[in-house]
Amino acid sequence: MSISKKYDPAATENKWYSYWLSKKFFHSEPDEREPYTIVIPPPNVTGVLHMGHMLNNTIQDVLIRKARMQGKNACWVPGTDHASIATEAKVVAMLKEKGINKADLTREEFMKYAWEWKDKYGGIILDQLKKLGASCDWDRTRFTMEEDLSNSVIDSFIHLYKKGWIYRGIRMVNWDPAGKTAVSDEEVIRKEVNQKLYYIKYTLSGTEGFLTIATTRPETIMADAAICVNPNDERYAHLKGKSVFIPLINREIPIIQDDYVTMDFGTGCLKVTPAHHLNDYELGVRHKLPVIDILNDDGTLNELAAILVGEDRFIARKKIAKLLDEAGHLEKVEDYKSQVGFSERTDAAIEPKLSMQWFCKMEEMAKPALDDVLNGDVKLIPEKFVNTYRHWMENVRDWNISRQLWWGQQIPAWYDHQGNWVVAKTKEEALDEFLKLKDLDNVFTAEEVTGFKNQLAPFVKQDQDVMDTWFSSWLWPISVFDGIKNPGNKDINYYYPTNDVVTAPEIMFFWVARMIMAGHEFMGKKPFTNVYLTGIVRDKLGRKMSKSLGNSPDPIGLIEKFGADGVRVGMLLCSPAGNDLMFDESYCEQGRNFANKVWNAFRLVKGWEVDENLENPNQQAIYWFENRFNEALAEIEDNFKQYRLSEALMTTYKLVWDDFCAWYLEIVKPAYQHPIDAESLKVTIGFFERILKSLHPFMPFLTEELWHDELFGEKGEMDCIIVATYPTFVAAEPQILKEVEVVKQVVAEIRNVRNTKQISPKEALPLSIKVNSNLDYDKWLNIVFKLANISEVEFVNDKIPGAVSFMVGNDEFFILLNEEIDVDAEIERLTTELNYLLGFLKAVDSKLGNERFVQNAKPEVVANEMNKKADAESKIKIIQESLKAFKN
RNA sequence: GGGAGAUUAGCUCAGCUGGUUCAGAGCACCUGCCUUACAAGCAGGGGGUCACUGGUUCGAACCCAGUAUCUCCCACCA
Repeated sequence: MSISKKYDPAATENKWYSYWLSKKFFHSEPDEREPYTIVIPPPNVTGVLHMGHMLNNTIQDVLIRKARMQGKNACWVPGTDHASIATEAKVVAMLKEKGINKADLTREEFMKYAWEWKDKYGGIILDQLKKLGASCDWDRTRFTMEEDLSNSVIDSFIHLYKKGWIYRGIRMVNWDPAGKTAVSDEEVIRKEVNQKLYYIKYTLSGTEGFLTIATTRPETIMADAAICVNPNDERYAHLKGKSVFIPLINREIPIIQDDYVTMDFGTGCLKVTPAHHLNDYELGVRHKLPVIDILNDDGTLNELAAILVGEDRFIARKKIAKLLDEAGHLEKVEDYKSQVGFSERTDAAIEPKLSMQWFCKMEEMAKPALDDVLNGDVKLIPEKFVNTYRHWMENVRDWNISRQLWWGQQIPAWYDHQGNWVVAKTKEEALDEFLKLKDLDNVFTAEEVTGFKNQLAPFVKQDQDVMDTWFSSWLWPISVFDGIKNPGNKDINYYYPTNDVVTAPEIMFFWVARMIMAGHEFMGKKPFTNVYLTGIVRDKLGRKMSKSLGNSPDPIGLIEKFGADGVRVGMLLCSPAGNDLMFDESYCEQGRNFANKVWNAFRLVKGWEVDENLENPNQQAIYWFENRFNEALAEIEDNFKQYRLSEALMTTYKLVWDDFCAWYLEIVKPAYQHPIDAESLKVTIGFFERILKSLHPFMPFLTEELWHDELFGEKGEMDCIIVATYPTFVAAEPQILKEVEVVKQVVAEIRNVRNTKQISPKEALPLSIKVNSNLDYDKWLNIVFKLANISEVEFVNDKIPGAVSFMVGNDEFFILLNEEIDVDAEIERLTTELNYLLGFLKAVDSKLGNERFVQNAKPEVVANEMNKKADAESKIKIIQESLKAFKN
């Protein structure tokens, strides 16, 4: 039978994924084991898998698989987020293509289309995750807008409203004129934009004079309510109490004073436009100015603008500038760079706009959420994010939770025709609330009350707005276990608080901080213990991956090219926690090569024939590798504890490639067409099995495939590596590890001699050893014979003249070649070495001669220096002798 | 404007309490090998003034101060 020289991922991945599914290995139910829970950051239903998801979910899957193998009841809950504005935008666009206008649809009709869209596309990303090997409990897949979760959202709204933490008010919000909705501060992306600063002359009333103001937004002059100057500005002191006329429309507005105005910016005069600028609004409130809103919801000018009605704000800007210029009111225009906010979802320039919105008070809820992180109950990894977190939590502002959209949970507030409103879950309950307002119960009979209700019913309408998407995602770790709807149920009691959440730092405030708040508010405890914040996936040049740059590789394409295991390894290799990672395909290539390496190690062992009569010549090597494995496992465990997955993988990688393949297998490997002894084979298979297990969290498919080979014994139906026991370890013996380091070095030196002298590896060489240390080389000779192709070994007491020599530690090694050696070159090499050692000794001596060093340094440090001194001295002696020998 | 972090080999990064596990890893590179597990490989090798300048210390990649460059977060000087 011949096995392919290359590992073929395509042939194994689907097979094992289906098998795992069919055996329900991903599924978790509460039991007596310790739970290990992760809730997935629910991807948007609009999304397709991108590199960020690949990273994120690889990490989660590694953590989950390891926990599962370590005997924990691992539960990874998947799901998706309805992503109200993003999805609604997609659906609107889709309808538009069909020639359907959202405005022509009823809410119900639109929702029907939206659900259809969700059903069609909403699951794509989860299916893609399966290709990566994600071992989510798919039976537990949730969706933030499914009935139970929506009910939880409504309930939490009512809960907070009753507590007085949700209120309604007219506020300046970030208005997205494209989405025609308010968006939260966090959804506004600020970008620096090249703008123009227009200097506009306003005519002073009663004189011929002008007052010049600088603005980037001339289209809003029709909404001006005042001109403001700094009270300390002497240039304008005489204008107190005067007024000016707005150009083009000739409306008279007062000149006011407020030290908000910066004297040295522009002309020191500020046009105050309360309806279209947050600071101006506040200024307006202080000075009791009227609010004149000249914009429609879609960003066009309305009747209050008086001119250019119906024109888009940006076109109006240019036209107004032109009109001003023609009227002689435009003094000059300067180039100007400033920050402009854009909607994260629609990329439209955000318009500050006054509107009636719902808000959630944050101050009280922020307190326990901040404490959790500060006292370490919730750990942010890496820690550097704690500062950022604290800063935000200490300055948290109320959360605008209403959105003027349809796709989402509708706000449970109800209005009657007389301007009354109540908060209630259903219309029925709302009617009751309305009647309570009227205080009728004591006077009227039940029937009469019902009569009133029926009369009122047609007039009662629910609030048209929906809630911010994050107002449902913040409940995610609770709501996926129905903890709001059904508090104290078996699942929530068992799985909550969850263990880890793995997400990008950009949504730390949107999501992580708010989940912690919700955890305390609705469950009375934190939602998770560790927050692993991954970096942003960038390209090789450090640019953020984006569709428009076209620099993002197609994840599924990568998987097809390098295999899921290769890609997983590739993602982890370049991703230290919290640092952005410069992704490059070559990392996946490295991952694929690694998979192939393991595959071929398997092919080697698989091909060995056993001879029961042979003795085991490999006891030393076996003992060494056992200890090396223990050492590596301890390191890996420590790396995992610190969430250094990248390093855990690299430790495993080196264990497998260097220690196992390059050294251990080469030592144990029988000569060509020779059999191996039974014991070595058995032990090697045992090592291999443990290696597969420690590799499994990183490379699930390859390891499962190999695990089922008969080499590793008969396996029952449920006997899979995914549920096998993760390798345990004991403390490693340092002595054996040190000895083997010496042996390895000897082998490397001999190989180096071959390389420099251009001697074929096939030509066996004689080795002489002058042992000056107390190392017992006898134990290791067969390894040296084998790996360095040595014909004979002789222990000598004197140097061998004319031989090539090298030193390992204090021991001297000689290889007598057929050719003459270059004496001058040898002398030069030895002299260089000697000079280095002399210099080194001098440094050590001067340290030890320094009284203050001897007094202040720790005793072990001093002792160490003494050792260095002795070591250097003996080496120097040996080299001097060698030199003497050459010169004779 | 405020805050946080970074700067170590060509690239991506480790480097914990200042001192022989202190200058490291992986990749890339160079040289030689198609040695029957693997050329997606094997063997060997060369790369660094630890951003710069001072300071503290017996001793600094590490602590302190300043400088430079970069990244991120927060903040609507129109």
